[in-house]
Amino acid sequence: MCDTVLSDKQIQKRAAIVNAAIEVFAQYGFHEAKIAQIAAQANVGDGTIYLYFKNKEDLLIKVFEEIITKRLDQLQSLLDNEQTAMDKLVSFFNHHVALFSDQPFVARLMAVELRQSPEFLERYPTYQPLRRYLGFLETLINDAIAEGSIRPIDTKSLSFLIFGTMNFVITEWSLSHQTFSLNETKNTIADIVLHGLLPRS
Amino acid sequence: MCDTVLSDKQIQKRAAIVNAAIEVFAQYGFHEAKIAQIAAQANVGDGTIYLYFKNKEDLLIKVFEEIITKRLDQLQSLLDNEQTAMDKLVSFFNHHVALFSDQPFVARLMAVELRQSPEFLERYPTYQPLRRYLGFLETLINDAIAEGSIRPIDTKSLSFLIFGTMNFVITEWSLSHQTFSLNETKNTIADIVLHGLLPRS
DNA sequence: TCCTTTTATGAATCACTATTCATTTTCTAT
DNA sequence: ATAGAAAATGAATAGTGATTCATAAAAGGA
Repeated sequence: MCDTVLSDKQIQKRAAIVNAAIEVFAQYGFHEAKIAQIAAQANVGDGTIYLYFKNKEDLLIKVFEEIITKRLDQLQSLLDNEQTAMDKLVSFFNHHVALFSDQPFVARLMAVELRQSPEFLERYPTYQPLRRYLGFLETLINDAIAEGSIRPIDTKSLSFLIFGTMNFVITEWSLSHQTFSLNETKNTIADIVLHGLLPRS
Repeated sequence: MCDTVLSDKQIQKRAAIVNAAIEVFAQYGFHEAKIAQIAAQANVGDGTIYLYFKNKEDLLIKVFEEIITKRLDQLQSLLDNEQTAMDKLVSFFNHHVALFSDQPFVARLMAVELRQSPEFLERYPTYQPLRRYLGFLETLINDAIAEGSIRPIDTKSLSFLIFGTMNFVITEWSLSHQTFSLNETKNTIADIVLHGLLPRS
């Protein structure tokens, strides 16, 4: 059943499981999260989960995929409001941070929980949600270069710079219980990346 | 015994366990690494490990602490060769990357395995090896600002930028089986951080 | 050398929970 | 309404490997 078309009732049940999984994974982490607890939270039997997902790891991966896919679609449409490629790039950056500060558990999912999954680690280099995200960012960067808003620079390196920095900032922020201002940090970083570190003459 | 002064023979035995643990954790990851295998690799009985470490998690954490502490000391003395604060900062950056590319398992340990440990995650905000590392970087940044080599900027943000970017780059590099040039990426990133992204007039 | 204390051993335990599957409930079509 | 199919259930299973601890070896002192 796991792969066939689902009825409305089944779609709802699946969604209930996904939502329960998000909550429980977020609160307890992958290894401490018990299938029985997710099932209880979703109001389904333990076994039901296995009708919709191959196993616990599959559930974790699917949950993350759905979150990211949904977010990417949102981002894409948000960026349609922006005129220039540079505006889109800046907006992406801002929304990227906002996504995580609005939903810290997504940050934790990505920074911590996903890495508990051997399957995820194995597929890391081709893991679609991550690649789509990075690819999207690279496209924006290329456009901004073409437009002349930023100087020509290796696209991959810059995407690593942006994504990596924010990943770390978000991890620090999330694991240190939000003890500093994500927004101020974000702005300082944007300023450095745009203008550079060297004193201005 | 775990906390008392150790005889020479005990120091050797402990070191054998640490070395075995590094190898096995690096090869299999925390959860797949079996205590029995570490013990075999170290030529000690399974139970012996528990005379030197509280449990498997403690072993992981201690292993990482020892690697980082040793590395920080090395870094510190390497930087003594540099004259200006700015040179020290650049040198730190280069050595930081070199550490991970020389010993990819350390990268994996930090990016992946450590996060499997609830104790690590709990102590994250005050986890000494990490704080010392970041603190050291912040000191270098402050000195470079004082010296006038870089413009005044929030120190923490910049340390996040440097450390976070390289963390991500290293993770990508390590999990994607070293398919791009760490060195070129590093240089591009250094150039962006120093000069900024905007076109030069 | 012999006795005491310290250290090491590794087989057996034991707690754990993801997963299965025989049974029950719900749905669908006639 | 009813048979047969599909979906859901949750109690029982089963594999796990970290940790313990009774026993053995080694070290140290007299």
